[in-house]
Amino acid sequence: MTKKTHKGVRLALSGSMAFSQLRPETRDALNAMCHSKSYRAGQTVIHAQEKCDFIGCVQSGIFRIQRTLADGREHIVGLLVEGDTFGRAFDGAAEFSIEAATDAEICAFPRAEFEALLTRSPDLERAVMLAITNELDRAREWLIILSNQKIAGRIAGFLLLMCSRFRDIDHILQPGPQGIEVKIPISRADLAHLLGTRPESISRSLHALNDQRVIDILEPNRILIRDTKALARVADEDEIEALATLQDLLKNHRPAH
Amino acid sequence: MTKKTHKGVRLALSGSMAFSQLRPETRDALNAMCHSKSYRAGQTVIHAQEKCDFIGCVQSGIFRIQRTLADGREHIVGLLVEGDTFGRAFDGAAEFSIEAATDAEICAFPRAEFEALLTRSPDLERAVMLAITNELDRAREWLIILSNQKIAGRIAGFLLLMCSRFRDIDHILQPGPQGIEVKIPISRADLAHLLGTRPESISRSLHALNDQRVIDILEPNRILIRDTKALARVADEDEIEALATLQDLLKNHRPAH
DNA sequence: GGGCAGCGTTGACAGGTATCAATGACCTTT
DNA sequence: AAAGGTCATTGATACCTGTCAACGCTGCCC
Repeated sequence: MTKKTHKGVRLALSGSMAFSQLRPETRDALNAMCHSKSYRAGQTVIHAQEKCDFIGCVQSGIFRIQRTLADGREHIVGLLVEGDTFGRAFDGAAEFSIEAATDAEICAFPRAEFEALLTRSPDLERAVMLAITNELDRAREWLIILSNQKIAGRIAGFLLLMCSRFRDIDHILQPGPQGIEVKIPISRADLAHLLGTRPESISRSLHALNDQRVIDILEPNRILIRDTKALARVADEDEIEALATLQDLLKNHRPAH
Repeated sequence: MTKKTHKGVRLALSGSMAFSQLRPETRDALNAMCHSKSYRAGQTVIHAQEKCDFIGCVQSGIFRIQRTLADGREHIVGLLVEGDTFGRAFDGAAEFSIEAATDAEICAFPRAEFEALLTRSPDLERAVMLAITNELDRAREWLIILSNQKIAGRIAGFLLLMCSRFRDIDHILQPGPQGIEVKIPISRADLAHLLGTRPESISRSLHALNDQRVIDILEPNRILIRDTKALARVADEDEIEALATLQDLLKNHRPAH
């Protein structure tokens, strides 16, 4: 299942926001302790309520953060993409499971070693603290999006959040002449779980936005965002900053001539 | 508005989960740097998008973590009670506002001093890291609760979360012979914002639970939880209820011979 | 005391969504 | 090529919730 490669794998820290500003010594120490692990779509990385002996950093692919409810259904509370970190420093028991949504890779830092390095490296301490704080704010962003009563509004919020968060990940986001193409990395059912609704409603609202020419459904999971302003209006929230990022992207990739 | 008292106020760290395990030296250092601040209900502690020069720890009262949307409405993404900490270490700009929901007190640690202490005190580092990680998990709990399609389910989840989280805070939770009495510290409108709905729906669902003898509305803000299991059933899913109706139907239409 | 504002509650109604059921597209398997 | 499965979609219907409106209650101020 899990393929462990030898130690000392070269760490792709360049794409990792959290660890991009570390001193060379700290980075070397991290590289020295890390294991690389591969997962196939559907495999579980961490089980909820079980102790986990490592801190992870996503290298490639998409992971779902989720909880299995009493009735067996699963609720997704977040996604992890490359550069994101997960795991609880100084505390073993995870509250949520982490599953690979696609084939994916992580690098894992053994808990004890990581915590020791954390304690003696102020730069790593700062980086991890910032990463968790940002993750917290992202979780609260989700709360705002989920609080939207209409499904179309949640979808709009989701698409805008994808754009603002994954703007540097080219296999998810691709600016084009007619708009930004978003590749949704999860199924309709997962998206429904993420947005607190059902696949049927996702489909309906998505096609409603399609008919309004706000978006264009190229394929089920390839969405072209045609009218960002309209989308922001549907989301009805102060995602104005996200809108700004979008227009930035468009400007850079559609030089006037 | 904000009443600053002299430095060196004795810190009520005993009630604070986050700081309860600190070494005496670290605790003294915190005590030495802290200011006490008082707020009246409705006052703003931190404005979203503004730099905040301190890290805070709630001493008494309730605070709302919220964001003001473009259309003027405010959405609450969490509550803070005594012992909870807030503020972004190593990072100035807050993403959400913090407002006093009741008259309340905090103690504030100047950012620079706090960060310096954080860097040289592994025990404080550990405590803060744990606090943020827990806060993150709590935010994700909220996501689970909010993803419930029916309002009654969200209210049930909210009440259960209150019970598990405020177990030791006796002016909010009071166990009695007939059940647990919960004092809801916020208005119906705030509760509606918190659960992503409207005050009218809150009222209706609450009274529906009242009529089902699951809870007892002593006063608008004083709820007696009579049947915890039933409440958990409502929170966990309506699918169980649906399943029950289904089995009822089956029983009626296919009587055991 | 009377008037007033804020809050919680209740009613009526329209609209949105969950649910059940069925279809078609795509992929894998045989 | 045929068969089976998964997934996305669409349709019909019942239910829930948002919305607008009105009412009673409390506390406050004049």
